[in-house]
Amino acid sequence: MGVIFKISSCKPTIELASRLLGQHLVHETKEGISVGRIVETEAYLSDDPACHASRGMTKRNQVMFGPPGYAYVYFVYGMYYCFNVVTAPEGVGEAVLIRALEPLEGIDLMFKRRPKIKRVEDLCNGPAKLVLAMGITKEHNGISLNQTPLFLEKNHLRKKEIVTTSRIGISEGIHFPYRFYLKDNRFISRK
DNA sequence: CTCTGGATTGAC
DNA sequence: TCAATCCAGAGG
Repeated sequence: MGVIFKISSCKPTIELASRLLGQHLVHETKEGISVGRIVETEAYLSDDPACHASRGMTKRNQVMFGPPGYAYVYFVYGMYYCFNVVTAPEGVGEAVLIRALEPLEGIDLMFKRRPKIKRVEDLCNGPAKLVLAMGITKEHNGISLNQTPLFLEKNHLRKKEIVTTSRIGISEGIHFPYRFYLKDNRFISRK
């Protein structure tokens, strides 16, 4: 097993969003291990209207206000969940949404968790898709990402360029350049 | 309590 | 282009 990628360094959320690119997300379950390389992220800042935490702490977003390095998993559109990494110091509600992964290990298990999917490219190329493929559930909301069973593993990013654009699927703060992805990577979400 | 819309996805 | 599906958050 590799070195854990810890978020405790307290770097700005924007910087962490790009630094998370290339890191591996690992989930160990009784069914087996699943690993995906992070290829697309989005930053959500405390003063940003699109951020769940921008209007203060609520029952749903409270883990965003906790210490960095924890998982914020929320329910959306009546049927999906999205996975975030809490990035700011305690008291500041910020996080990075993981939008896409390149499947690396446990690919058979990912297909098993997503029976209708035919192509590897479609397994984790969207925030709700990777949650399903990795076996992440609402029970993971609030857990530490610095330890098993769900954690980030350090990995060197190759020469691939990081592309910065505006975020997807929001109605406010649409112009902010808070979306990051690996150029030419075939596992990123639409657009 | 009621109402509205959502950090999405996949079918048509 | 749009339905599925249901809860969080805002307002009364």
